[in-house]
Amino acid sequence: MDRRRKVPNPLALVVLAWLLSQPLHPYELGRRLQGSGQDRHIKYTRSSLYMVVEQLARAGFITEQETVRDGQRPERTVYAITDTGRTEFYEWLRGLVAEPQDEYPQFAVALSLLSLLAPREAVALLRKRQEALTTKVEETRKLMQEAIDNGVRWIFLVEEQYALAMMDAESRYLTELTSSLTDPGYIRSWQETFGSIT
Amino acid sequence: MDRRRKVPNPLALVVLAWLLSQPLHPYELGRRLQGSGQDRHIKYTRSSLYMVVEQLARAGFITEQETVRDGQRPERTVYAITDTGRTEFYEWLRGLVAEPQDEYPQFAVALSLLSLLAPREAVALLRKRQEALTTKVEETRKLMQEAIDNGVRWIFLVEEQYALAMMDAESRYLTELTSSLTDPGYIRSWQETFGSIT
DNA sequence: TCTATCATGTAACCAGTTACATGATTTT
DNA sequence: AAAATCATGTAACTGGTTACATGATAGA
Repeated sequence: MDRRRKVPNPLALVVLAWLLSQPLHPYELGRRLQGSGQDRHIKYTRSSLYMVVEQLARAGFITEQETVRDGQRPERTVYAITDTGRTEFYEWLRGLVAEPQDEYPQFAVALSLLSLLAPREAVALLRKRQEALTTKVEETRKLMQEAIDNGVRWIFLVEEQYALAMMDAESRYLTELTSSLTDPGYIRSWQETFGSIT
Repeated sequence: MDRRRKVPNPLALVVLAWLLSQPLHPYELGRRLQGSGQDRHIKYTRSSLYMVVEQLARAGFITEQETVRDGQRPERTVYAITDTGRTEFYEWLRGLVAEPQDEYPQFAVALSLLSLLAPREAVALLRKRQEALTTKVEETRKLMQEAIDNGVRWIFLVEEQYALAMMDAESRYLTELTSSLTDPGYIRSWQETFGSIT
């Protein structure tokens, strides 16, 4: 059913998206990724960009269209999306929207080891996290407001809305969790179980 | 400030955690990871386990303690955590709890490209996702209930609680989003902007 | 004109995954 | 006793990151 993608790196998806409307060379792609703020939701470096472009070309999703040279600058190769590339893009996007992926947030691992920290310390650390989250939420809100003031339509901000919803939920969960951790019953049982170690 | 970890793979963190209480060989580590369900929140394969163990040894966080042979089975090398390994573990864990990491859920990327899908289709796909999420939520609930029935204490289920909270929040966000996408104003403006393309 | 920074890319290295190997035990 | 599966690991390949290179433009 779900054929594994030939080029699974999400960076490849956004490269295809940009090439949908016009051929571009890698460097320009990089500039647009940054300019559009998409690099906030993707792991992007120039090197990985060149790599991904190469992989896409090998897979036949894009083709080298021409090589231009501008003065004495290095040659830039311009790539265009192919028909199979277009198909791949839409299939992939639909899949990502419709099917939750298995992802592995590091915080879940940390939580699974939370019993190894003394309750007092755990609570202090979780509060610190909550503060950091609050800061990030404010930054995101500001970013969105500025975008809106500049006439950006909401559809181009859904990913930020989503991030906000997630951070908000995490924050509420943290409140609940710290409250459970300060329960005297838990503190006592922690001391009985782990108090001797360390 | 935040020294980059010598062995950044989260699998290394849980390996250190298990070795905290006793020396083990890689295969046994793998069994325990699976047995404890920790493999649900981490990317784990046998090969990556061997790799990580090797990296930890190179970094001095664990040491080869002895090599035992049991009949004609391959030799198993038993590893023990070192003092610097212990320090690394606690520092790392504290950091993960206190500082939100930058992570890159694929769904955020998909959302940032949502405008490329026709509103009707986008809504249909999002509804499908929501159903899938509901199923996962139910599975997790069941898992937790079974664990509790078997006497597992809540502290060993916090990571599942967290996952639940996140899935729940995502689901609520999806409701909001689909409702925005069915707004006639949006549908019209989409047709004006993208209706011509494909 | 010297220095800094931009523009553009390559190369070398390390991490992670997939595929393969092989004796031991269990099932039919 | 043949087939399946468990126990245990190695090897080969591919992806991704860090470090390096070098001419062009802009600022002091």
